[in-house]
Amino acid sequence: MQTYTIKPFDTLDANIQEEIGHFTKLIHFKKGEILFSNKELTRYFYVLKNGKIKNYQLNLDNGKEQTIFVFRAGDMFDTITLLDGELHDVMYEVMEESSAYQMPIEDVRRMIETNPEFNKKFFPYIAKQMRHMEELSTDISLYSTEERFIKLLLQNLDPENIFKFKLLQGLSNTEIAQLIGTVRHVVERHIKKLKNDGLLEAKSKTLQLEKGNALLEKINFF
Amino acid sequence: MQTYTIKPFDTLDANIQEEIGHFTKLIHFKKGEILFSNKELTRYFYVLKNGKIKNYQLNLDNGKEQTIFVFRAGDMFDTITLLDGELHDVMYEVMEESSAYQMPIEDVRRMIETNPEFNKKFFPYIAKQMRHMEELSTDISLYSTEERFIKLLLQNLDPENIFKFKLLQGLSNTEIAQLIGTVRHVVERHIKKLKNDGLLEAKSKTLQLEKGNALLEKINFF
DNA sequence: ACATAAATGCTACTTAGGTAGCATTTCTCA
DNA sequence: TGAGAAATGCTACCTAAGTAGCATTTATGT
Repeated sequence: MQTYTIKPFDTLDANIQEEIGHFTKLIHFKKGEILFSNKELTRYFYVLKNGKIKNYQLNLDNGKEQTIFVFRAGDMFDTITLLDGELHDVMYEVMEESSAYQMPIEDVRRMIETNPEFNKKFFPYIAKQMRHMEELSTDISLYSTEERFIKLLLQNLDPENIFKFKLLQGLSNTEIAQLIGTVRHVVERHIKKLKNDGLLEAKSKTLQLEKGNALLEKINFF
Repeated sequence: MQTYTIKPFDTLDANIQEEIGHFTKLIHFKKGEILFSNKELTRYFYVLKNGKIKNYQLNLDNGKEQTIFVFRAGDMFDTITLLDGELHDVMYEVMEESSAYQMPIEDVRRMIETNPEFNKKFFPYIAKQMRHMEELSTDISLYSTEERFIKLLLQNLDPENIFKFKLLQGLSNTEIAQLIGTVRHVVERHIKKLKNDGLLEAKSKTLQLEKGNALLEKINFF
C-alpha cells in the first residue's frame, strides 16, 4: 500500500492520511486528452498533484467555449458530483501533462460524511470554488471585456488568488478569451491597446505587466 | 424552547431536529429591506421559511445588477461564509415579506462538522447552489439574451428546477432582466416578439406561455 | 378611493464585441 | 532541423444588446 503526500491534506493527522492512502491511486493524464463526464468522472474523485486541467462548457451552435475552472496542484474535481451523486455535464481538457490522485468517489463521500478533520480542508475549498463561480458569472454580466481582461492580469499577480495566480503563463489568447467569456479577437484588441499605452509587454503565450498601478486606475474592482 | 419544522431538515431524526431547534429563532424580513454582508449575515445562518429574498452583485459605475440567487422556502444562506468563515461581499434584498429560521453560524458549522445526518440534506443542497452558479456563468457567456430568456420561461415550468420553478410569478421585467444578465429594454423586446408570434401571453408581472413546444424548438438546451 | 410610485411600452441612437478571412510568426515534435 | 500545426496580427464588417427619454398604464398603500 502506497502512502502519498496529498497537498491540501498533507497537514492532517498521520492516521487520516494513511486512511486516504488506502484508496488512493496516482494516475497520469496526457496533454490534449478530453475527459467526458460519463465515465471515470462519476466513479472517481481527483485531487490534482501537478499539471493543468480545465473544465468548460461548450456552445454546440457556434463552438464558443467558457472555461469554468483551470485546475492545478491541490485542486479537486468533481466536487459537485461528490456532493450530490448526480451526473455533472461538463467537459474536461488536459492543458498540460498532469498527474492526479484518484479516489473512489464513495470513499471520499464517506470521508466528508464522517471525518471532521477531512472537512476542515474540504469545506473551505468548496467555498473557494463557489466564490470563483459567483465571481465568474457576475463579472461576465456586469463588466466589459476590457475590464475583465485587466482584472485577470492583476489577479494573475495575486498570490492569494488560488485560481488565478500565475495562471496566464503559457496560455494562448484563445484560452485567455475562454477564461473571461469572450473570443480571441477581442482579447487581442485589448492586448494591442495596452501595448500601445506601454502598460503591457506581450510575446507568444507570455504577458508581462509593465505598470500595475496605471492598470489599477483603469478599473474599480479593488 | 420552541421546536420548528424546518423544511429541508424536517425528515431528519427527532433528536437532530430538537438539537437544531435549540439554537434556532424565527425572524421576519420586510419587503424592500436591504441586507448588507457585514452585520447579521456573518454571524447567523438563515433557512428561509417563506417569502422571497434575492442576492445580487452591483456594478457601481452603471448601476447594473446581477441576481445570483432568488431564495425561497427551504433555501439557505450564506452557505459560502458558513463553509469558510470569510466575509462574503454580496447584497441581499427582500423581494417579498419573508420569514426565516435564524441560526448562530457556529452552531450550524458544528452541525456540518459533526453530524452526518445533517449533511445528508446539506451537501446535495450545496451542490445545487454550485450547479446554479455554474449554469448562470456559462449561460451568460455562451448564449444570447433571447436564448437565456426563453430558457428561463421553460425552466419556470419545470418542477425539478428548485431555483427557477414558478419563479417568474410577480417579477417585473427589470427583475427578470437581472436574473439573466441583461437590462429591462432587452427583455421587453423579447416579450414583444414572442407575443407577436403568439407564443406568450403577458400582462403586468405575469408571463404565460402559450405553446411551450414551439419555444422549445427555438433553442437547443434540452 | 385617490395620490403616488412602479412598471410597461414605445421610438431612436450608439457601440462593444462578435464574425470572417488571410498573412505572418512562432512552436512543436518527429 | 525542418515541416506542419498553432498562435498571432492585422483589416473589414455587422448586429445584438446596451443607452436614453418620455408617455401611458398598472399597482400600492394610507
